[in-house]
Amino acid sequence: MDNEIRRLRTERGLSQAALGEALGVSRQTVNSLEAGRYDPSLPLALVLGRFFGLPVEELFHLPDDAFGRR
Amino acid sequence: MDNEIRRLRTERGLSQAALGEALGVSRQTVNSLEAGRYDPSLPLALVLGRFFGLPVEELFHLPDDAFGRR
DNA sequence: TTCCAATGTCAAGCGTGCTTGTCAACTGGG
DNA sequence: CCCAGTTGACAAGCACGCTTGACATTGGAA
Repeated sequence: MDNEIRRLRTERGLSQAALGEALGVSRQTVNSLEAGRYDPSLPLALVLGRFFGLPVEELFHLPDDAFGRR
Repeated sequence: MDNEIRRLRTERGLSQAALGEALGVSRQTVNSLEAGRYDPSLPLALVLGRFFGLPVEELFHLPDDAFGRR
């Protein structure tokens, strides 16, 4: 699942470490999310939405083949 | 983290099993989500939002003590 | 009363989300 | 040139999301 984290972070001039600190997660977690190595938990996705002032749906995009699935 | 799943499901007259099938997850998963035993994955949360026609933020509510944390 | 759908819950197992720690590579500033 | 900051990536370890399978309880229809 791709996401907009890197774009939004760099737009704000934040390092991965700074964003991690703001979110309450490690630098590696931010790096992994941006790299698409895994999806965040729901709570972390909500915190990200809150942080960037965007709905979760605009931050994370379900692949189209997720008809009713993951 | 509390959610609106049970309300929305029963409003639509669906069983837990029927909802699970529509979402592509097991009956026990729906039951556990409604019971608050754990939070769904982000992909499942997005599928739920799509299914009920609501943004994820209206289905799942971050506790207020989640300032920047989970 | 009998039966079945629906729900609640438990357990074992697997994959993944996130952690800390570590190492390598690149960059710009002194 | 040297360094510090930033990023990318890997590993081990723990907790959680979701699975299948199983069993108990409840409520309503026949």
